[in-house]
Amino acid sequence: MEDSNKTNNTEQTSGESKSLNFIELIIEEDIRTEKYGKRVHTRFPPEPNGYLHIGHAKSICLNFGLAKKYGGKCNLRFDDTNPTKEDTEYVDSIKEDVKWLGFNWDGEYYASDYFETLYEYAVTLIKKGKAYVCDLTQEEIAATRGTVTTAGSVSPYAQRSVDENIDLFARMRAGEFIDGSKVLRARIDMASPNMLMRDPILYRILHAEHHRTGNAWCIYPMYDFAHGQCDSIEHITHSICTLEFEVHRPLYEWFIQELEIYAPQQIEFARLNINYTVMSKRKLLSLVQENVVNGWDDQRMPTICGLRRRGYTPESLQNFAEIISVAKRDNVIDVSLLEHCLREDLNKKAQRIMAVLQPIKLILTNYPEDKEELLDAVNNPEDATTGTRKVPFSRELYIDQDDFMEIPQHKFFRLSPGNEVRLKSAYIIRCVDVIKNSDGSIKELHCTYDENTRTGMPESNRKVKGTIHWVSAKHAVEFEARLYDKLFLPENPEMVAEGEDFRSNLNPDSLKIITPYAEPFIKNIAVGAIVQFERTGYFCVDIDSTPKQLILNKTVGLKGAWQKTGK
RNA sequence: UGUCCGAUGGUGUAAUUGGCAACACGUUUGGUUUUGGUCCAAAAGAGUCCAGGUUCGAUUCCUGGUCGGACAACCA
Repeated sequence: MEDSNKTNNTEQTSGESKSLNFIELIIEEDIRTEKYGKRVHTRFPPEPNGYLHIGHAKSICLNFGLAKKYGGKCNLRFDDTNPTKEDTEYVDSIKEDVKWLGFNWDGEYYASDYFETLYEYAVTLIKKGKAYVCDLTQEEIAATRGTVTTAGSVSPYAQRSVDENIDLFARMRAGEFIDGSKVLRARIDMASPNMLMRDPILYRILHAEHHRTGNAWCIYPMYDFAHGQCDSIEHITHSICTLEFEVHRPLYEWFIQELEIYAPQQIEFARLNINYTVMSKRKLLSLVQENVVNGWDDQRMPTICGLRRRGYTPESLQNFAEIISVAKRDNVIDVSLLEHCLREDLNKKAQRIMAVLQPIKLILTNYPEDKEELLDAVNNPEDATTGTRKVPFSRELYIDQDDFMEIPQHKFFRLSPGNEVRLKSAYIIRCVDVIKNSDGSIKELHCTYDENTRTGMPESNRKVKGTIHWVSAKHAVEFEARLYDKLFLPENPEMVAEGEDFRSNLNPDSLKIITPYAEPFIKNIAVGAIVQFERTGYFCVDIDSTPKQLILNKTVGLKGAWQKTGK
């Protein structure tokens, strides 16, 4: 519009310039023109009828992030207009998740706080002749709404007088009518090409107890009649929502205009999709209800509580939201990007320890029977301030099956008969014998160690192709590891054959439970803490852990380029 | 069939007034490394949905298509 004084759509931050997303562009323009003074006030408006997922995390980061960036405010508002589906359990979980993600809201509000005001708005509309009480049944209303290509027909009740409507609406509130017998509708245009404008329902009768207002009301506003006005009441400047509400915008604007109240600006963005998972509340709920997963916080769920339990950090999620940015086109984000953000954060923070997932016994035949050593191991090579720890070493060890090949394939750098390998933070060893069980499987490996190659000794600098992790058998701590994989096999779980649904795409191997061995240090780790098992991946201590049984979730594997093929 | 919205490497997001299509993930290659991790370096990969038009010049502006998504709950 304006052709002068255009804002540059990049920002200068410490020498680097970063592109602004389309919402920031709008906001900066609004600040420049002082459309709302220089105010920026957003809000995150969930319905407390379920648990938040990573799609909500995108919205939370967006709304709170914008407020922070522009020195504005962000409210948390619960859109609790349907008492039959909502509960304080969800209110509490939502608040916990938002806080955990790292955000503090300015105002905590509920649509139900505004029920009286909303009622008055409805009365205002009635008085202007813009709303009427309709006695049509649900089926009749649906039948007379028309279709996307044909107009609907006007309700026979549309011409009731203002006085009659006022009286009827008051009696609806007073509880004189049973559920479903009457509704309040806006009088707009039954022929509108926008279905939402065909005399939409404003209020319905619901003799249901509300989790906050109790039995004070037996009529409740529809979402469409509440949402925009709530934003207006809170003087929200930018009402950011997902694309499917684009069609609702004309209706919200109609209410605002007829009511002559403060007008926020609605901006729609494309919701988040990630491959190999589903993101709809309804589908996630069905996974919970059908016990496909173990609750909303199952470690495989894309819910915020599920990700938290899996070992995701708030920082990694915030960074993810930042990187995927926001736009209006439909998108499917590669799950590898999410995992990258996680690893990037965990790599800096995670304590390293050694654990052997699939053990093979390894005996150092030239190491004294009763000898034990405490070796120094680096806690985190990315953070020198974390220092070192002691790891016990002895004659009998465990190493991982993957680190041994009797007949090494090309480019296999680990242990094989006759070859040397380095035991991390310990000695260089050579495999001299493979002892087998009667069925041909490997019973144990016999190796010799070079006593002059302990880490720190001059001889330890000798070049060896591979370094592997290990655990002293005598000191090994057994624990339970829950190995998680993607919940669905195909990239798009919605892609199914005729007659099937997304459940047919479930990955039967999304959870494997094993009992590996770890170095004793694992006993020092608190519930929720995340560690890196050297060369394997990140794991976090699950809340199911007991003093007797340590349980760790596999958060995400290390990147690992080399894969053993076959077998 | 109606209305609205969208379309840029495999994925996501950029490209200032119309001026060499950039960044990240992923992939591949090389280097460093007592994690086949991290880190460092490099490469491949799009000519911007299509067809016209305006222009010296179009991802950007115009016209017409195509494809994808949303909308017909007394859900949000």
